Amino acid sequence: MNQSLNLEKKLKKLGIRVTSQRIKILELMAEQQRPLTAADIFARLKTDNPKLRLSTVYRNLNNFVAKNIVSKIELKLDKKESYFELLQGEHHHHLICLNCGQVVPLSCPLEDYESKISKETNYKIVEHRLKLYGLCPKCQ
Amino acid sequence: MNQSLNLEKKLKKLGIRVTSQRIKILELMAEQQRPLTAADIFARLKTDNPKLRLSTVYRNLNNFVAKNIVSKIELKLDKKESYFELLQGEHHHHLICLNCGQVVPLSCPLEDYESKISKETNYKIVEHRLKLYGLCPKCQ
DNA sequence: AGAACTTTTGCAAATCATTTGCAAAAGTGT
DNA sequence: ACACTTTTGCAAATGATTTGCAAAAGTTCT
Ligand SMILES: [Mn+2]
Ligand SMILES: [Mn+2]
Ligand SMILES: [Zn+2]
Ligand SMILES: [Zn+2]
Repeated sequence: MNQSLNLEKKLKKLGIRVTSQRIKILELMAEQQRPLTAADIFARLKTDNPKLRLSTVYRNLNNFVAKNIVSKIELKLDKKESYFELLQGEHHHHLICLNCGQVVPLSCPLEDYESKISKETNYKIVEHRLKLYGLCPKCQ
Repeated sequence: MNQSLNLEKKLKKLGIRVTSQRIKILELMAEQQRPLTAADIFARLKTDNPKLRLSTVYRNLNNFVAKNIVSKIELKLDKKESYFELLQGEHHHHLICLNCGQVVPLSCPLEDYESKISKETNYKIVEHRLKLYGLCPKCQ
């Protein structure tokens, strides 16, 4: 309830309406501290709210991404399902186990590299994406 | 013709049959030194061979990826079309202009970072993906 | 070169993730 | 509670990629 109030404020600040669907999606993402797919979120929430639709989940996630409170990433090498995670804490990257899917957050090593590349290419660098893939201790 | 002979050998070495579709796809990828989508390749080749199908292009590209002579990458931030490029030269990454799509190859800065992360996490690192996004000199 | 055998292709339809149109329902300010 | 605007449910569409199957092409052996 404390949590919900927080989220309610967050949504109000963004200037979008406080709906139960939005609160539930954000609550779930906050409690599961890992990237989730729209289908993950939908599966989890539809048991409490059978009327919920996957399109509603997508619409809200896209909205959150546009409002910069959620980031959208392509996490898996083969599957092309998008993952979403709450933007909180520092900018970071991910290490993903190719076998079990476990995800470890990684600090960003690219500050200097970016400015070097910017000088070399005369591009204005706007953002970057980095993922490492491997086998976790249990899976190797 | 010299080129085709080379490619023919390449396919024979892989133990897959030499078909005109395969030769044409590889020729196109070699001449266009940039990542291409299946649709790019299809559009370009179907004028000479109207019977060619997109599914044939996909099947062959997937085959090449499995045989490790082509790499498949998700290049654009928003679009989820895959890009393919011939594996030749050094392992590298890409800098992509958000406006015009121009792609610049980047040398890999991650050797040391990978081993550091491997020690810290006890993961066995298998591979990584890095992309930078920005605006090229002309677009900024 | 021709026959026998195996792989690849053309073609159509399916699949998967995601988006969209529209009317009904819910949220917001007064 | 009212009027107004946004969001949702629902169904259907979309875009990229894959698949089943019969015909065509490539390969091997003679
Ligand atoms: Mn994360
Ligand atoms: Mn490249
Ligand atoms: Zn694992
Ligand atoms: Zn550009």
